[in-house]
Amino acid sequence: MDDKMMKIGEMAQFNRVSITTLRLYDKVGILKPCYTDTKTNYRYYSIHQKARLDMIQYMKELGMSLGEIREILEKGDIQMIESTLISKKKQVKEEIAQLKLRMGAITRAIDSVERFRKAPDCGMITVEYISHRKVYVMHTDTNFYEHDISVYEEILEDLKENLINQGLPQVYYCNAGTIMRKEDFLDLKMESHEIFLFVDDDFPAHKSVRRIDSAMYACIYLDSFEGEREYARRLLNYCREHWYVICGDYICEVLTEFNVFDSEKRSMFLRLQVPLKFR
Amino acid sequence: MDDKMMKIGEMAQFNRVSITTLRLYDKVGILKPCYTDTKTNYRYYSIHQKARLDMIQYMKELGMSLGEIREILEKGDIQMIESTLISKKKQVKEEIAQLKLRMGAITRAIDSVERFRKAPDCGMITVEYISHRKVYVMHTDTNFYEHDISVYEEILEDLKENLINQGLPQVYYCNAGTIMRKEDFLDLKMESHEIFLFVDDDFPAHKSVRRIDSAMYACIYLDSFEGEREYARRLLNYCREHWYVICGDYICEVLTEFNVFDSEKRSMFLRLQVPLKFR
DNA sequence: AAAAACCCTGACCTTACCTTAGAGTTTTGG
DNA sequence: CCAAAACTCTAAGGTAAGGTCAGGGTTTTT
Repeated sequence: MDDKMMKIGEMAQFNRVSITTLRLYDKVGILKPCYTDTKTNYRYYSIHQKARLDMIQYMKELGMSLGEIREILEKGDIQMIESTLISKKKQVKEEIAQLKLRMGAITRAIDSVERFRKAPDCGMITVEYISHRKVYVMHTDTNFYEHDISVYEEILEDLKENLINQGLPQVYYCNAGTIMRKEDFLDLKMESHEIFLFVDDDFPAHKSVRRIDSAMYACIYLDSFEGEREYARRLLNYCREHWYVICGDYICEVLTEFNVFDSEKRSMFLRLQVPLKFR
Repeated sequence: MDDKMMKIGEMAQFNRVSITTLRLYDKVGILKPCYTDTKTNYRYYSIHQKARLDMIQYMKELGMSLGEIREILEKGDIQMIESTLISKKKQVKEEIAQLKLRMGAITRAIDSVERFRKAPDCGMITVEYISHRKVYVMHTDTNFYEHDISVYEEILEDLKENLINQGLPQVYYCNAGTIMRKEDFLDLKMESHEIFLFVDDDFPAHKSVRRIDSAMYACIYLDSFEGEREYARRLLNYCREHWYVICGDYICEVLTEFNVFDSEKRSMFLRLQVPLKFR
């Protein structure tokens, strides 16, 4: 026999793994050196063992844990290898889908930060085109304007839980808002029972998912919920002064929320908006 | 002030995280409870802190580590958030690409296992169509047939290192083979200086990358390098008996290699092949 | 006032290794 | 042949983001 034995260092170099790794594989029993000196405990590997190490590395590439690898190697059952591979494939597919979702979320986060950086001054009024959006809406018995922010938080939390419980995709995009009916806005009654989360355009259809159509909106920007009533008043006045026709519900949209600071309050950036009709 | 304090359990439930997690966040300093009883060490959270926790969870969704999150929260710098996000995006993109590679590898592994299960008997001769393949070839001065398998292993290892050093994509698909020139095969000279690895169809162009054209091949199957010479002889005889015209180089292809068993040798499955021309 | 529910700290567990320390072994050079 | 260099061993402790458990204190409920 050509028993060309290698010491652990050679074996490691030969296979481009670390010595530590080989020792670990020995310990967990997936690659025992073909001979171990009982006196010195030195490990000696045969060149033939490279094959097994290759297989281990290959299986690791496939995303298996050492435990899974051990099981397969012990059983030496081809059936099992195949079924393991098939379930791995499914798993990887899911991971890819997850990462793609994350990717989208990051992209939106970047947009969001950019928007924050370029945010107009508080109180600024604009008339702008906003393209269509999809929202997941929840109705509540409480009127948000009768309570403080903590109630809003709680309900928003309910909403998210709601989504999760229904097995709907997690919404990473945490932008949200509330809706007030047009009639109430016209009277400045400040009454809202609807809260929503923006969802992706490809979000599955659902009774709570609604499309907000694109339109020209009259908007006013502000940076805290506190002054909402006052700003809503200004927005309404502005529309009246310009003889704009309000053609839909009022939306209070949370554009960005950054809680990077140690302050106790959220640093928010809001856009109050009503759709307009120009005949 | 509405200092509606929550104990850790409430806070955890409210935000759907575990108590342990909140304690961890306290320890690493990304979310300190707004009040801690100095006697009992009980942690009390304010509802306003939910905002910060939201942000933390959001950043985690984006794939940031707690360390990264802490940095951002400490600096509170929007610029930095943005650049972090941008680099995250790149990272996620790479991860997705990696996973896709892995996915392909798994698919091929499944095919490979299936092929192994359905492998014909050793010695079986077929004439079959094999569609085009892409290979990364390396030339060596040594003739594989003058040495034993360990030399082949070593050179294969060199080849892989070669690939990595050149910054080419890692080849997970570990199927490989050797090439013998047609003339040598016709004389059964058993001389091969070229070893190759199969690569993906979309592998970047490179001077060492060669396309093996599709063709009808005369093939013989076997399960060890040992008998290669003998099997090659049989293949040649077969072609002669049938008056087949050999129109290209001889390939010894390693179809599958399973080292699931504790034996010292590789359990291989090979296909020797020569392309034929039917006018 | 007792029981139930809750909270604390500290320690150890997970994966797939890496690092370091201190001691022993083999190889190399002179 | 002997010293130095290079190598190897074990054992312990670290990583990230928590989970789990034990033993003991605190709050809330009954």
